[in-house]
Amino acid sequence: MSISAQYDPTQVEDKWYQYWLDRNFFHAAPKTGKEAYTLVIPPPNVTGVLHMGHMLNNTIQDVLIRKARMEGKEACWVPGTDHASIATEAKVVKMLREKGIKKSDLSREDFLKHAYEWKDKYGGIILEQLKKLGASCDWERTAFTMDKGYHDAVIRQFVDLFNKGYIYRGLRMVNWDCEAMTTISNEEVIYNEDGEKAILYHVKYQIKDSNEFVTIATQRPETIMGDTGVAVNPNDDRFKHLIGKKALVPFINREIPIIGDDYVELDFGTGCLKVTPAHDPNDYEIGQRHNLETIDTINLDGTLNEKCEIDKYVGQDRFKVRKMIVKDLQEAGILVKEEEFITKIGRSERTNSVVEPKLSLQWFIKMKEISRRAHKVVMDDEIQLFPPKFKNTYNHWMENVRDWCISRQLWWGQRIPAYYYGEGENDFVVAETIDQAVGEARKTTGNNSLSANDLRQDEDVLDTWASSNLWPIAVFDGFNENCFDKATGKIDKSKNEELNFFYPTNTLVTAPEILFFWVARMVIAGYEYLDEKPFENVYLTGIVRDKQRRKMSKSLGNSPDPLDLIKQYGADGVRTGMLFSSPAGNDLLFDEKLVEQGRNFSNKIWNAFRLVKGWKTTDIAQPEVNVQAIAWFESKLNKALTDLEDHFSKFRMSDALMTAYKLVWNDFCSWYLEWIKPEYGQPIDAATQAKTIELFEKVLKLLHPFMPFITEELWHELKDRKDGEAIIVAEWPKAASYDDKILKEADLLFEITSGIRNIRSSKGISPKEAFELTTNAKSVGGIAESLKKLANLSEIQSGDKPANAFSFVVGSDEYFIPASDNVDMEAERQKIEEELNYTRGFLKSVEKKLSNEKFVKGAPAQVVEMERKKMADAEAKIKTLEESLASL
RNA sequence: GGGCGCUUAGCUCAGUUGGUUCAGAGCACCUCGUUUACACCGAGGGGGUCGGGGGUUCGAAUCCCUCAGCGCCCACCA
Repeated sequence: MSISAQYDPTQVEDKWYQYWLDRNFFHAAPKTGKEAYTLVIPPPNVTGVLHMGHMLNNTIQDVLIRKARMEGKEACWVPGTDHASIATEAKVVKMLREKGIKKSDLSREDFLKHAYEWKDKYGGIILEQLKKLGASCDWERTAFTMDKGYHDAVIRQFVDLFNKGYIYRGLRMVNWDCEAMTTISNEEVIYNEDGEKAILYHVKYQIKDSNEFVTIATQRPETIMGDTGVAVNPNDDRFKHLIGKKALVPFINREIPIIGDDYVELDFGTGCLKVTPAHDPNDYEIGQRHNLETIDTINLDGTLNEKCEIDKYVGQDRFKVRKMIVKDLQEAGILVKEEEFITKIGRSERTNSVVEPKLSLQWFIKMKEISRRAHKVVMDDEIQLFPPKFKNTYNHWMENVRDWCISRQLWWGQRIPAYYYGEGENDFVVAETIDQAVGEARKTTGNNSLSANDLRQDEDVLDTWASSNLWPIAVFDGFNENCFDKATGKIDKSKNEELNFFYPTNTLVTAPEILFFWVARMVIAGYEYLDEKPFENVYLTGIVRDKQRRKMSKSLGNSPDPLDLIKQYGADGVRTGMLFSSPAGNDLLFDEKLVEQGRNFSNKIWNAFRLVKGWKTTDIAQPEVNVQAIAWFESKLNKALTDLEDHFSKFRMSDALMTAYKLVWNDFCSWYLEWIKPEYGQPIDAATQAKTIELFEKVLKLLHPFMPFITEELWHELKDRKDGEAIIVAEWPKAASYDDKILKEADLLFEITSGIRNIRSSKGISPKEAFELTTNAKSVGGIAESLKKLANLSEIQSGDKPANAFSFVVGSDEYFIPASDNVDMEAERQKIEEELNYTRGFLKSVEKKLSNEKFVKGAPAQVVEMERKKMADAEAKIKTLEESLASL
């Protein structure tokens, strides 16, 4: 027959993916009497393209879901994408800028139109790419965090949390871009890595009612008029006597308190810090701690306002004022020193202007109370993290949980459902719709003539995580009106068939860096709304890095294109390549060689198939050797399955794959197939052939979750199948008990075989040349025929050493192989003496242990017994070797 | 600065409660081999005083102390 000697994945992968889709194998629906197994994909950003991190993450999920499906569970893997407000808006803004369109020139509606266009164009790409990888997602369930239903769920959550008193408005520092006149996210603030030169100005502030001065150091003298305090370290002997006194702000002579705060470093600057809560995040926190006033002296465009109290500065840009005030300070004789130093200055990615920290009103969620149960369940292992070391990290974060700022000054996202009816800070109502808001507003104000036109919705949108925290619930429409009770703020699962069946999900596979942003918040939401965890386990993958441990990144150009890899090595090859070296939580050092290894593995399986398929059968009786081989491989397979299940239960995916890999390559191909293989051109007995195909099927099944394509292909090649009788839905092989005796016996067989091959190799005897084996062993009987076949022996005789022979020892038995030429006696003697020496040394150490009374008394009986056996074995071996030496 | 973790063969990593098979696996490497499924292969082989030092113990890769190096998360110096 002419099957290609090399497996070509490109020929089969698309075919089988379509086959699975056509038969709807990926779709899951609630079924009575069936156990659900649910995964929700960590939704990739709509803007994203598939990178190596996705490949790893989704391969793991696909392995889990395929295994569950084969185990007969109703396996549901929900795919989808995240609107990713910050990242997406930034990309859309950039795209528009390249077209010459400024965001500030667009209305909110027009901007969103552009954003949706972008989403429609690029949003689906990544999911399409996952199909190439073989991801068996239930595509009918594809979700998006800004779908209508999802959007409503997010708004409902906001209203609910607000009504429950968890949401409040508070002040927070944001990054303000004075040129673009907008807030920008932390991600959009660029710091020059090496820092920039700046000047630290040392300025004297007079102490009230004295001639003393305190000298502060500042980088931003233009903010002096916003000072509301001077801070020193309470442990600083130089200044601690000043605490409690008042200082006077230069020029305007406002009295400000001198306070003690640990934040102040003793050895930086002058050890005295001016505190300007309105213009520095740290100062703001100090201000909070000490109830300092906040005076905002800078306008949105970066110019100073009248609060600075000095007319000539008002209306001037902050950097111009800096120059002016430095001169003024100098002239007043209170500028003591100008000191250069290196610092990091944040600049806007959009305009390159220096970012101005600005206080603004933001929305927050109180976290302490609401996160309590989410903290506890992980500590109690009700939700298990893999690897478990992340429990510590989780604990630390939850213990120090801070309130969560959920508003973002963006347009792309779920708009905050707060509606203002007046100018006051608290003149707002929160409601799901504008109509409801009107009702609420009328109630609150008592003004029944209020209409929608009188209400102004909050301009901000919600943080992305404030929507994705509902992912495991919202993808099953858990917030629809039938099952979500607004009065109690709880979801009644029994009123939502899908949620009831699929929730809680089983395993969440995600990256450790979003353990808090996302994972913890889903746990919180799960308990808040369902009193139930969102998932049983969390599998935290590592970061995919290159060989040099650098993160894969576009700018470094060190990330291979996943689709190219799939083209080159096949999806199965890429999947196995990624899993070969990625224990949970460990970074994956990606090397194309791994994928090559995966490809080679595919090819190995392919060729095993070619061999088996190529045999003609005959009705001769089944040789005993084959019976033995089959019994051995069945035991081996069951042992491997047992190991595999153990690895799966601990989420050791690499180890599970390696177990399968070694079973196939070493046990099935190298031993089993060689063991039963008929002479060239000869047929095989029908019983062995049938059994081998059966064993091959089992092997394919346990490989299927890792390598879905080649296994499906061979499954159909191996036998004629009815339509829909596919391996993807075949029954997962159950681990049965195995016979240790059979395995041990085979180990002896293999060891002797290796001994013979070793001598062949070192003495240059061709594997094709059959010869007689002589041995002084008593028990070769049972495996004699198998040994003859595997080691290519013409005969096995028992007896003493023949005249001219090479020898080797297994256990305490010696085996002899006839030498055609005269044996180099000296070399043989040396070899035996070396082994003898080693064994004697080994015996000595064992004897020493056994003669130690403390050991014999202290160690468990089993251990002592073991040592005794070691001693006996070593003694027997020494005897054999000594005799052998004597006979030379 | 605060917290967590890591250091075992050239590389990537296993090594459960100290004691069978405790010094392992895969890859890489070396030798031989175009043998009849596969050179994307086969057979064989070499390679580590378990980061350094100290301690506990009959016994330590495993427990404790200490030193050194590395990584991650959080907060970042006016």
